[in-house]
Amino acid sequence: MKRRLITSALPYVNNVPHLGNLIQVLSADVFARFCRLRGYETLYVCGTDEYGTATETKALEEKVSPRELCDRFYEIHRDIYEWFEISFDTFGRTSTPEHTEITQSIFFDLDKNGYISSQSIDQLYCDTCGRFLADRYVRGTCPYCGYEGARGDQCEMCGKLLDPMELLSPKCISCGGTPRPRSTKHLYLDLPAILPKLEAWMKEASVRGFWANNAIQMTQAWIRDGLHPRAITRDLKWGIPVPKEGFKDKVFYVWFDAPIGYISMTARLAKEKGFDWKSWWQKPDEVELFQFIGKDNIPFHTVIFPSSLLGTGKNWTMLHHMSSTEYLNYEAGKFSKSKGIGVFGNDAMNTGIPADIWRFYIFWNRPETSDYTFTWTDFQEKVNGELIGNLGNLVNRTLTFISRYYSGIIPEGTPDMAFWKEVADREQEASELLERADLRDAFRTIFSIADLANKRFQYEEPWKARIDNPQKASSLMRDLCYVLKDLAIMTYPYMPSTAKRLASFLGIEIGQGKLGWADLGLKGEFQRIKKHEVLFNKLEDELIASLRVQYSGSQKEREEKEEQNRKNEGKLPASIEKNQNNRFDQIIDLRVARIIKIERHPKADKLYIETLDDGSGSERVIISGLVPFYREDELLGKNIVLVNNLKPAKLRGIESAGMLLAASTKSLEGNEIVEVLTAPNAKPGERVLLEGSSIENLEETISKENIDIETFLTIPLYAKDGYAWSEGQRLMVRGEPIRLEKVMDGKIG
RNA sequence: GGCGGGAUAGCUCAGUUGGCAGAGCAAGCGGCUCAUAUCCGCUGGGUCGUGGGUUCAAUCCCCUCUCCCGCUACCA
Repeated sequence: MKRRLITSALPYVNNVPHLGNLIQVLSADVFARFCRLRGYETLYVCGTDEYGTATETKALEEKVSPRELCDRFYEIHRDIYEWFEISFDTFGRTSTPEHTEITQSIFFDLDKNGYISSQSIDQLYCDTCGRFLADRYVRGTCPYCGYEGARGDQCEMCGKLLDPMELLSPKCISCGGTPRPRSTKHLYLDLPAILPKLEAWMKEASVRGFWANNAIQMTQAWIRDGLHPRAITRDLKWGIPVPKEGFKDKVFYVWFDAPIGYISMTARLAKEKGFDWKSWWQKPDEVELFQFIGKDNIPFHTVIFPSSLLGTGKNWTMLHHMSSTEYLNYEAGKFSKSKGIGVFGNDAMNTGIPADIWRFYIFWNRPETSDYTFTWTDFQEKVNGELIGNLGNLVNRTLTFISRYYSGIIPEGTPDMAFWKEVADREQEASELLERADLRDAFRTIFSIADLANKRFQYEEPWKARIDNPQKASSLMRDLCYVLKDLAIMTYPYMPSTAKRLASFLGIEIGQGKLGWADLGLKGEFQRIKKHEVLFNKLEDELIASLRVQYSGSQKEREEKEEQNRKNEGKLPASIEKNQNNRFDQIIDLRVARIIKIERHPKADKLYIETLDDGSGSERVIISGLVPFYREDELLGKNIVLVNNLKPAKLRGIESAGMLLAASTKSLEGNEIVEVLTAPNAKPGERVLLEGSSIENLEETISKENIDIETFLTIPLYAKDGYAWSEGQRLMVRGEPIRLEKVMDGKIG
C-alpha cells in the first residue's frame, strides 16, 4: 500500500479565496481524510504562494514591506481554511529559507544538465535603486493626455495602455530617479529540450494516474502546439535570488518557484517533526502524488513543473493522479475578485451557515466534468432537500423513534441480509470512487444509502409494525442504527463536524485509533442512544433572499437583471427597442474622420497604421487589419467612420486610438469580403447618428468615458440592403444614410 | 481569427466497448404520518443545438454550420 502525498493548488497570497478557489483545498481535504480513515499513511501539503510582482506592487502601494503584507494575508487564508476545517498536515508559505534552498538546488541541477539558456531584452533601469523596473514601478507624463502621474502600464487619467518606454520624463516610483532603457539578460528553462522526457513520462502517467479528462486534453494541446523556452527570472526584489554569476540581482519568476512550494513546505514540516522530506518527494516507488487544482492551473502541473523535475535528473516523486476541476460560476456570471462578485471565504463565515453545509454543497455539485453554477436558490434546494430532507431526516426519525418507543435502547433483532447486500454494494462503489478521487459521485452514492434506508423505513412502517409485528420493527431499527454508523464514517471526510456529532449520538467515535473505513458493515455493538438532536436547521426563504441581495453583483447588474425579468414577462417590446436606442446613444460616439496618412505596420502582415484628421485639430493614429482587403492608395483620403470613444489598445506594440467601422460578409465561394464604411460628403469630426436622433439631446447624453471593446461589441451593428443599421435604425451623417456598395448584408465591426 | 470546453426535461446536471434517453429539483395526482410541512408511490414533460455522413442501429463515431463560455491573437 503506497503512501499518499496530497497537494492542493497554492492560493496566491494577496487574494481572499472565494468558493470557486476553495474547491481545490476542500477536495484535497476530503481525499486526505478518506485516505487516513482507510489506513493510508497520508501527507496533505498546502500553503500560500507569496512571491512576485503583484505582491511587491501591492505592498508598495500600501507602504508596507512585502513580508508584512504576506504575513497579514497569510493569517487571513489560514483563518478561512481553519473555519472550513481543512485538515492540512502543513499549511506553509513560499517565503521560507527551505523554499529558497530547494528552488535553488533544482535550478543548479537544471543548469548543470544544460537546460538553462539566456537571452537579452530591453527594459527601464533605475540607476539610483540599481534595478530594472516592472511596468507598474514607473510613472511619468502620459504622451497622449499629458497627465503627469501615468503608470508605466496604463494612464489612469485617459485610460490609454502604455509601454513604460513611451512615458515622457519617466520616474522610478520608489526613489523618484530617472530610469533609462537598458538591456537585461534573463534565464530561460529549455522546455523543448526536456520535451522527450516529458512526453514519455506523461504518456504513461496520465493513464496510470487516471488523470481528469480536461488535464489530458489540455496537456496534449500544449505539447502539440509546441513548447518554447520560458523565462524563469525577473528583475524584482521580492523573490528567490538567482544563484548564478551575472544574475545575482534577479529573482526567480513565480511560476518557477511556486510549485516547488509543495516540496519546500514538506521540508519545513520535516524539520519540525524530524523526518526527511525526501522520504516523500524522492520515493516514487513508495509514494503516490495526488494533486488537486482548477483547470486554469493544468499546464503548470502537467508540463512545466514535471519538466523542471525531470530536467534535474533526480528521482522525484512525480504526479500520479491529477484531479483538475472545471469552474464554479456564480448566479448569472463568474466569481470575480476584482469585481467583488460572488461568495468569498469570509462571506461564508459571516452568513452564520455552518461550514459543513457549505462543504456539502460544494461536493454535491463539484464541477468535475463541466462548469457548475452556484445560485442561492439551488443552494437552498439542495441543502433542504438532500442534506436535511434525506440524511438529516433519516437520522432524526430513526433516533427519535428509538428514544420514544424503545426508551433509547437499541433493540435486538436479526439483520435483513438482502438490505445489507445492497448497502454493502453501495459502500463498495463509494469506496472505489473515492480511491479515484471521484468525490462527487462517491458523495452521491453515500447519500443513496441514506435514501435506501429512508425507503425501507417507509416501506416497513415500524410505527404500525411495533404493535403488529414487534420483531420486525426491532430488527429494522437495529439495522438502521448500523446504517447510521456507516453513514457517520463515510460522511466524515466530507462533513467532519456533522459526522462526529452523528457518531456521538450513537456513542461511538471516528478517526485515527477509532472507527474507520474497515468498520463499515455490521460490525461493533450498540447499547443505547446517548442523545440526539437535529443535525441542521433548514435554510429559510427569508435568509436566502437576504443573502442573495447582500451578495449580488453591482448595482448596475441588478438593474440589468430586472430588465431581463421584464423582458421575460414579455411586456412592451416597443419600449425595449427604445431602450436599446438610448443605449446606443449613450454608449457609442461615432465620428467621421479622414485618412491623411497610411503605412504598413512594421511588425505585422495584416495591419495598417492610419493617421487621421478627426476634426479635433490634432492627429490621431489607429490600426486596422485591412491589408488583405485594401491597398494603401484605396484608403488614403477616404472619410471613414471612427469609433471615437473606444479605449485605446496596443496591436503588435503600436497603440490604436479607436477603430474604424467596416462591414464584412462571405462571398458565395466562401471568401471574405470587407468594406470600410465611408461618408464621402461629410467633414471630419461630424457625428454619425441613428436615424431619428437629434443632435441636441445626444450631446447631453453621450458618455465622456472611453468604453472597452467588450462594451462596444454588445451594441449590434449590421449591414442590410446596402445601408448600415443598428436595432432597426440606419446610421446617418448630415441627414443622409451611410451607404455600402460591396457588402449589402453582413456584420459590422 | 486560433485553441479548448459546452449545447440533453421548466431548472441544475448525469449518460463510452453505438442498442427503444436518465437523476434530482420544480409541476400535477395519490398514500403514509415515526420524523425538521418531511417521507413513499405514480404521472406529465425532451425531433439529445443545425444539416449531412458511416452503420442493421447514432445523444454517443466523422464532417458542416449556428449559438454560448474560457483563454488567446497581426479584432479594435
